[in-house]
Amino acid sequence: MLRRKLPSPNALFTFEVVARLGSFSKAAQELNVTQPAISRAIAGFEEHLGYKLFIRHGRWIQLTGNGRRLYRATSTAFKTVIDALQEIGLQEENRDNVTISMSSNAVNHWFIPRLKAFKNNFPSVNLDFQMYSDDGDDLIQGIDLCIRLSYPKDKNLHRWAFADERIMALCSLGYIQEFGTLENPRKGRTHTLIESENSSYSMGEFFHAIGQKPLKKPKILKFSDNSNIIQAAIGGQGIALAWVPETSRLVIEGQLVPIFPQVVKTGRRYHILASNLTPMRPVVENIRDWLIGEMRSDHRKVTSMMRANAKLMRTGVLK
Amino acid sequence: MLRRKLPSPNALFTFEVVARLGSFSKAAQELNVTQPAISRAIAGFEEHLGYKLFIRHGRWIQLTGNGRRLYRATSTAFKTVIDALQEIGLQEENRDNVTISMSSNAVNHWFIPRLKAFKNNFPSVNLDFQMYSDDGDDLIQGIDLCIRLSYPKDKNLHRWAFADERIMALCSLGYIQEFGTLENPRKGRTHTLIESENSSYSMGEFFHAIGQKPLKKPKILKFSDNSNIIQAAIGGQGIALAWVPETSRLVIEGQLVPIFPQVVKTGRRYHILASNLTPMRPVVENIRDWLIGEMRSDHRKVTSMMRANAKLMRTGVLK
DNA sequence: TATCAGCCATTACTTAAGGTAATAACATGC
DNA sequence: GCATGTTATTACCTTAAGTAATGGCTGATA
Repeated sequence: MLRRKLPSPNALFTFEVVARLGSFSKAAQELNVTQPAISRAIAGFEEHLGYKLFIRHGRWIQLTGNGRRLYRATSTAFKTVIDALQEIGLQEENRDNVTISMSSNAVNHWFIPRLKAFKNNFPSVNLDFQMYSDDGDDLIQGIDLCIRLSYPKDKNLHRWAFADERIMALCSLGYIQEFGTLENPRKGRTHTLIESENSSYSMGEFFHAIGQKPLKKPKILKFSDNSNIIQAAIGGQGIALAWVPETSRLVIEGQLVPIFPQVVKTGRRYHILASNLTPMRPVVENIRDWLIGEMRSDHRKVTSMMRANAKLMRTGVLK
Repeated sequence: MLRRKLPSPNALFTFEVVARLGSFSKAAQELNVTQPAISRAIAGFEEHLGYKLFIRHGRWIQLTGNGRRLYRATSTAFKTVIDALQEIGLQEENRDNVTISMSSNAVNHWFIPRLKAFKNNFPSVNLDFQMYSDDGDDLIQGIDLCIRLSYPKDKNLHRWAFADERIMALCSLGYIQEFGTLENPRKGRTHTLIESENSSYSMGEFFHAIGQKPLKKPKILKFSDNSNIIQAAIGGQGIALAWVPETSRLVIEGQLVPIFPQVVKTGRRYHILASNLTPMRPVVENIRDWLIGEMRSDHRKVTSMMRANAKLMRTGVLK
């Protein structure tokens, strides 16, 4: 550890400037201190080392052989760090935007609640959300990270596992109070299923997966825009299927409750994708890691919450 | 200047330890401070830089991409300095003695008066004086620096000009008061010339050089050991020829005075010699430089003193 | 699920490392 | 000999950097 070999944190900086300028007084000017401060710092350094770094001759100083050797090493070392700082600084300056492509719902319901934490960790990042295109496997040029379902390994892509596709059936608490659960519906009340015109997973599949018979003659409420589905469910209009991470905050906050305790894994997996045709910037790597960490954390919370809800339902609190 | 790019002199040291250990708390232990000190130092560093070096995740930290880059540069830089310090330290440990060969008179009358200043500049050097051998041009093995007259470039030697051979005629003030000057001798008093049996420059040559007729029938006092010559002159026994640097301190102190204002350059030059068969240690280089500087300084002082004495003699003070 | 352990972040307070002002000492140039 | 400019030293001052106490967050465990 270098610090232990120096008498003070300032020693090397002071020494380098003195050695480079050949004058205590000039070094003092450059370091914005007075000349006695330099004199004492160098004297302390030499005492600590046990050998002289400079020969003094009246008003002149000259590096000793040891001083020259140390100066060469220090000069090289400092240049290494300065170059790195400059390189990083340039890269930071050129890093105005990070573009992330994910579904609008995921942005609204998963990402936006985390923006504060995101900005805390990445204060200088400007996020640019782009709607992802389901059509092709090629990333749209200029997108740093794309989060979507992914299957076989696509060409020219990095892939990092992000989340299993887990789906649950949700409705509002008010809905349950008004219509009862699926197992104990209120008499004379018919359940409403909120469906999506373009969803890749149907209510039927869900019921089958959880081992339940489908509802007989439910009312159907259908939307083409997925964002309406969650809003409708929040509004007590019916029961909707939802991607767990998209709605985890709503569940945690109690705006939506699972009508079944089961979470269905479709077997598909969301991945974070990035093109491997261009070097990945460090900041993008960091965001990726942060996203994965947040998802892991979120999963645990939701799992806890689901367990708690199941227990409550078993004890009759939500009957 | 690296220091200007950092928020504090400690920033890089703190960062390096944290990055290496992956923990603020462990870094605090290694640096002998408390964990909040590290926390604040790193936060200040990141604020100064404008980007994060670490991602925090509850109790865990991880270097960002920028942090990894800076850490690689810093680690390399610190290793450069540590290696240099170790190399220098090892060399210092192996540097018990510096051996200098010069005449006994020069040691007594030139070097020893400067030992305090020497030790000030070279606190860890142990000096070992060796009588030089006039016989051969080969340096005796194990001598770092040899100071003597030197002519054609000898083989296997470095040579640095040290001093012109300048000779002057000296006696004590008491002698002059008792015997008068050479131009105005006291009546009935015969001047005594102190000569060396093995000197390479005679009184006759001296008188000739300064354009004076030799003394008629002077008394002669002869010694085989040059150290006796100067002592005899100091003791008021006569007039001696002396190598200027050997006696400069005595002249400056007033123990000897020049009986002629002239200083004769013999055309020969003293050099500092060192073998070029082995690498020269930095400390030896530094001593050489110091010796040359001291000789230059001494020359000026003696020149001033000689001018002063000449003026005094012209005004009759030393008649 | 609650609790525990361990680490990072923040606040309030303390102090000594490192600064300055004044001045002495030294070397060079004129 | 004096002026100039630099380093070295002493006495004194102040704030940067430390600590103590405690809150917040995450992962592990019972």
